[in-house]
Amino acid sequence: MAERYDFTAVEQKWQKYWDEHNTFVATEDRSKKKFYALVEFPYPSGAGMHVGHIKAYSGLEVVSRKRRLEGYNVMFPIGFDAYGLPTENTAIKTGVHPRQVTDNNIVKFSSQLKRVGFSFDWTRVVDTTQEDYYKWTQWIFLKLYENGLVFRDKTLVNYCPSCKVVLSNEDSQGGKCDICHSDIVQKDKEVWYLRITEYADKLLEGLKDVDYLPNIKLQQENWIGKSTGAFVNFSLKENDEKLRIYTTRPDTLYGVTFMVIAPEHPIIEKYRDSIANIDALDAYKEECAKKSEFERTQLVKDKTGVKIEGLTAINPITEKEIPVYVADYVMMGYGTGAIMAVPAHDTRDYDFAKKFGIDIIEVIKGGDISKEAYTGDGEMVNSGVLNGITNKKDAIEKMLEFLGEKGIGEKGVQYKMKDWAFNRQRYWGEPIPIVHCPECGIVPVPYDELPLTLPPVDNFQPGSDGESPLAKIDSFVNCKCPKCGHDAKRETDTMPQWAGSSWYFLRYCDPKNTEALASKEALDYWMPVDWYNGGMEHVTRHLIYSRFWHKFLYDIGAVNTEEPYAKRTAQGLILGPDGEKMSKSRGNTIDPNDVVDNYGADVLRLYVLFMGDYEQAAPWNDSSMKGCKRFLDRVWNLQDKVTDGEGFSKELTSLMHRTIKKVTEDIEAMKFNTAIAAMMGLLNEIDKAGKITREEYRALIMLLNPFAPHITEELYQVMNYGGVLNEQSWPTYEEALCAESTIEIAVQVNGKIKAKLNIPAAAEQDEVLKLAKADSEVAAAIDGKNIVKEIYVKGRLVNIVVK
RNA sequence: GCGGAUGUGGUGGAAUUGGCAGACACGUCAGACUUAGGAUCUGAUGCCAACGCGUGCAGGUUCAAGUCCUGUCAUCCGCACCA
Repeated sequence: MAERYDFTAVEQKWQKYWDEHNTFVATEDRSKKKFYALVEFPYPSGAGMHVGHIKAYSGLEVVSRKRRLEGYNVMFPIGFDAYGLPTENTAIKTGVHPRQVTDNNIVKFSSQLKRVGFSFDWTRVVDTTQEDYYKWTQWIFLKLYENGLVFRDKTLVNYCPSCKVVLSNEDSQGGKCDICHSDIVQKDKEVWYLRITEYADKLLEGLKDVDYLPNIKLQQENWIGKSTGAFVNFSLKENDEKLRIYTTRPDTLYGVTFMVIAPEHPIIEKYRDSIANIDALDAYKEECAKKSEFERTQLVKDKTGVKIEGLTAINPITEKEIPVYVADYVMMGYGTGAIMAVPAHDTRDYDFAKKFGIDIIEVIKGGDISKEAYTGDGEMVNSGVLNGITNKKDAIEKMLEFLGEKGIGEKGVQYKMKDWAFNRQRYWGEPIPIVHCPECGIVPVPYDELPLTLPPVDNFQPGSDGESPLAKIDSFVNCKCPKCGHDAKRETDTMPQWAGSSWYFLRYCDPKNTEALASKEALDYWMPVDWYNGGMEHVTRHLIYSRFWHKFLYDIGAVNTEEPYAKRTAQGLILGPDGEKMSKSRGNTIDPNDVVDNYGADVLRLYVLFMGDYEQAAPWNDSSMKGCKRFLDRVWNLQDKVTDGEGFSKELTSLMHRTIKKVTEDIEAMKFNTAIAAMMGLLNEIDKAGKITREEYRALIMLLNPFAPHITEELYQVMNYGGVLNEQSWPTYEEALCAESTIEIAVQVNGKIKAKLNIPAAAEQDEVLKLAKADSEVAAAIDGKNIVKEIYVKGRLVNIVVK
């Protein structure tokens, strides 16, 4: 009898072996075919690893191990995205420096990752908070600056009064701070922006050439939110001002009966002296500013607004005078902050017009505008030159032409995506390498002074007005202007957490390079990433930011591929045993360490892949995991059934070849659950047969290896196959042997199953039908009836239709 | 409101893309071995006493529908007054 499997000892033994033998270190042998597998590097939080991390990494872990056995030079790196607020908050709370907190957490994470036996290349670890790393983050920033993609603007920003930081739109969705969930307020602030909108079209176009899951592409497209329409200039009656608007429906221009501008629209300030009800407008503006973005978007139904007394617009087509309103359903941040309102064909304008008693003019036939706005297509009416056109596209085109001739408008494109607010008033981030000089203005830090290091501080409490803690460090702030030598001050804001993760995949290619972010040779060989897997929550922000940086680096010749990731997939969440999202507050979290202690790393790895479709969310279930434990134990105990004599029957051999085929294909399709199920099914049949040859056993062990590497390496050694498993080759199957010689088919009469039939797989229709009709049940069912139709689906079923 | 996804036994989930619904696993029941069983092994297990009925619900197409079409309900996740 085989000894009982001691998973703790065996797992430690092989982890040590892999470590000592550099088993998973990617080689620099560039004659070999490469495979670059990337998983999202973790934020090293104090809570340690989560089972979600295990699932996220296990997918490409299996693919990577398989690829190595297939002869690829695999790079499967790991690192730490270590800048960020939680660490800083821990530091504030405990008084331990963020550097120390980060280092402790990284040590903790590393040992946890190693315990699971992931085949990461530990020689390439990157840590975004190390000087030799963020030097290049700053370098990219300076390059962006040099190329006009960094600008400074004073605008209303999302400000979190609790965290005391300015947040991007992405970090403050729903009007709540992404970190502490407090309500966001709008605040005037001078901030740094990256001109990501400049790359909007390239980011959209690039999606055509990459292999991302369709819903990931869709989310990115929606995020970028390209729309085509027209800019139209409306004249004002009282002065020479042009009120410029953006519309996607220039075809409805004849139906414009009023205009609406955002409360923050500059025209109000400009003409405040000629506005009779300026007090009312000021009051309204203040009221709007107090509303959080959340409130502002919740009260969708109830439109508010104030008519401007003293500014009247002129519809450039009809030349009729129309009123101008201020209302907060128009946003300053999209388009021009002003709209032409077509109440007959836009539900928002309709609601507003009804409430304020404004004219509603139908210009598209098909609805009943006395009841509601009609947003469908139809024949143009009341529309001068457009009358009679029934096609929206034609109407738009005609109107654009008309606007062009009259010089009052032109075709335009807008994006929902906004420029990237690129600074935080926090300590634990990359310093922005900029100097403010009273003489020269904004001056970039020279490249040879990089990295601009984060000064050591004891107090990282943010300033009361949202200033960075760095502002309090005189030795950091005070400097000489690199350009004129005059006394100057450093920028004290730091970069957002997205910065470090926007290029880490490049650094993995050449992590120790001191001359460049990575050598050209390394990038030529490794890039692009062949397969990137991560969470669905990162497919817009992180994925778009990093694609933006990469495309920029491509444009300045720093990298050699237009797109960073050839393929992107996403895993589903692991839910708590109660089916709810895992969270500390719900108390339904599972600690991977406990699982490794009690069941072993192989069981943990196997279970997170077996629990359901990889891309789908699935609840954790302890007892279900035991099935995986049993399976591995049974594979171990199969040793006792190894025979020197005859092995598998013909049928079982066929099943094994089919299993090899299935596992091989399922891994590529991320159908890990069915791959494991197939191996379980094979084991069940082997157990029934009660015997297995050494070679057959070897194939099973190889097949299982990517999923459960420790037990399979051990078995390989125990069985004396020679060498170590990870230096062997992935098992192959013979297509001819996959075919079964006899198969069972169903016999239906009028679609109802009457019998099952075992027939030779090669049997032809006539033969099968003859056999089918010979069955007593079938014969009874068709007796005395007319056979209308006979269908034979090869290898599946027979259906006899009778009347 | 818009967009996306999902809905299958007591549970997690499978189903050559229109061809035997429920693979695999959990759980449950029975048996074996045991001082013992929360270990292991063997067998049974969609529902119904049965004719039969069964993939959220109602229709439709088809010899044949979990899969296609039309409508509808529910849940989850994004986005949200985007002009």
